[in-house]
Amino acid sequence: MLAPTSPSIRLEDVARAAGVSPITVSRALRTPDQVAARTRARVEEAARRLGYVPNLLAGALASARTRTVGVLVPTTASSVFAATINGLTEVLEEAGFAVLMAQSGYDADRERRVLAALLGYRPEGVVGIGAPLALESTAMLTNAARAGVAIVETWEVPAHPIGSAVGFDNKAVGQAVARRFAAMGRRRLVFLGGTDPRATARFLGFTEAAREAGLPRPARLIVPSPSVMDHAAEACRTDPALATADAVFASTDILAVGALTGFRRMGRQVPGDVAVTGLGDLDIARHAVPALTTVRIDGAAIGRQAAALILTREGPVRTDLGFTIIERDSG
Amino acid sequence: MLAPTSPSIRLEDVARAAGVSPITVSRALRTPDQVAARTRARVEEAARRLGYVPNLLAGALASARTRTVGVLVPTTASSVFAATINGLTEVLEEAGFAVLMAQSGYDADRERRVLAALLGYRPEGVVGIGAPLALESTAMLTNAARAGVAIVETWEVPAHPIGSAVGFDNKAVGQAVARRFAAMGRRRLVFLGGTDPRATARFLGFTEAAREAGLPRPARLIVPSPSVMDHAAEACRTDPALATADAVFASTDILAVGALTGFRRMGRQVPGDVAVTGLGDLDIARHAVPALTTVRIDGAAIGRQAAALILTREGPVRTDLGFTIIERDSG
DNA sequence: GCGCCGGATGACAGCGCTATCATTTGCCAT
DNA sequence: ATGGCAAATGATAGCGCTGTCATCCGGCGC
Repeated sequence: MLAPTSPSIRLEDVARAAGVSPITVSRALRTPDQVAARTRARVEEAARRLGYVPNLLAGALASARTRTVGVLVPTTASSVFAATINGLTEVLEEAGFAVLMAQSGYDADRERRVLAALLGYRPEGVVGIGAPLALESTAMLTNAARAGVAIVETWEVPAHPIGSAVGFDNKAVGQAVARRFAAMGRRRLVFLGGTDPRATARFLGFTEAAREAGLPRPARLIVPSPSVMDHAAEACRTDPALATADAVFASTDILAVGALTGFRRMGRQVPGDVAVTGLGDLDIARHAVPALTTVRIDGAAIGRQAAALILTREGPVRTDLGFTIIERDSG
Repeated sequence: MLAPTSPSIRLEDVARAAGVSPITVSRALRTPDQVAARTRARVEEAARRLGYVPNLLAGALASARTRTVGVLVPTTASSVFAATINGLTEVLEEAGFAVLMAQSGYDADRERRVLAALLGYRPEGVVGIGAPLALESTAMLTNAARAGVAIVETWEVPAHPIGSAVGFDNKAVGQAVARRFAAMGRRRLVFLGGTDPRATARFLGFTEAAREAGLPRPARLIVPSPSVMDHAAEACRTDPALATADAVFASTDILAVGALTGFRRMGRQVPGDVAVTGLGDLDIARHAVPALTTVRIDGAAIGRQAAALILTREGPVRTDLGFTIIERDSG
């Protein structure tokens, strides 16, 4: 059953009610300084009384300013990027921008589809987590950049960013963790993570530092999704590499906590038998048992800076926000 | 430095390139069946070659169909609503709808602001978590509903929903948990949560069942944010009620895990000294130590159903999806 | 052979707003 | 008194697309 609908109130309706022309209403609402105080009051009164909600679509079309920013994340289900999204939203909302969220689900095809839709809304900027997965996505973003859309890649600083980039050196993260494991006397290292470019860069650094320290080549374990704890727990049960590992670097705190559970079930002591290090320094890292050693990334700062880059429309800027290893009880 | 920008490709550009009229391009792209195969191929070729991305704003304005749905959540930072958002997004994306996300941060004023912006984009539907906080928000949504916007409230079924509602009985949840505590022989119950209406309803049920079981009136502990673990951990350290409680019902699994940490630090045994029950059955519930007893809510189902209600535009429908208590080790 | 029909394409107007330029008004200096 | 100028308001056109109605054309039945 469809309720009887009434068309929404337009600028013109408010204008008629206030006894002024439509353009005066527009000005009274957007640039109050340009309208005499008495007129402004009349307009505001009429707008409130009628429950006028400006049609931002029409405004955007007419002014070529959508006040919209697209965000392309692998997933919102994971808390890993939550801080980034929050930081971003906070700054953009303050500036009167709306956020259009699109999820790729770590899938290149889906990424292409949602990105195309996203760009159709003519956002003034697009913020992505990392570089796009598909070549075609890169092409779309490059085109968009040429048309004046500010592009910001985050969580890594790609070799050839499309626009700006705010992130950290994923390879250096891998190296730092491997070196620390080596210094602790661990030898059988395992890397647990997804297949996205950032995880791959971490693995590269991890392997490199292990080799330099004279350790055997670390194993790389791939989980279907880096934001599902159970995948990591399951891997501990079934994977031979994990059964004999004495140090595990998980690509996210989520996987690390899953590994903690897996090892507990298998009767392996953390950190006695095996050290576990995560990435992100999420809440759960502090609250895990044992408390999780992790690579802290300032996700909120990444988000805020990405937002700032879009608002100021500064030309291509590359920022490395760095990382810190937080040592806790898990090794 | 601003790169030189070129205006984006329009329908007309594609039309010229393909040697047809603009309207034919529109049809070839939206309703391919209405265009001859040869013409369609030419148009598609031209569109691809030029990298045409339809301006959805203009299309929406002309057709009065925005293919957009607004989602108003307290926060995206918490994993509590992540499953709901995912389920929702999944279904909507499939149908070619985009999602506009707005966060209220559990704040009535902010809710009003972001909701006004949201409605400015003329979404075809608005999905909220729970009833709106501010009276003015309710008014805006009621107006929107009259203008044909499908409204769905989730995570509770308010007494007087604006449109449809998909959720569960929060009061019944509180009752069930309290009864279970009573049956276990616990007497000093504590409720830990936020001040949102859903938490309040749970507390009401919790108190009621406790009274019926002849238990002393449960204490209600308010945390600044129900999605920050540390708040709960901190409360365990500082609050006298928690120091003597023998059963705690936390409003979210996140708070419950925080409480677990807090009690561990205070040397209180769970579940020996104090039982802890959460809500949500998030991943962390299974992976907490001890594994968390919790009220399972099918968040994804809520999201999917909300999406379906918007797509089908079925009139006001109220659905109670129920809940299940999952018994684990924490009491 | 003629009219008719449906498939394919096009012309035109308008969605609700804002950019731009034009006009009006009030007020001050001269 | 009068020109001139800034502040306040208005008229007009157009953003890029789609709904609607009009037109065109080839093929079919009788």
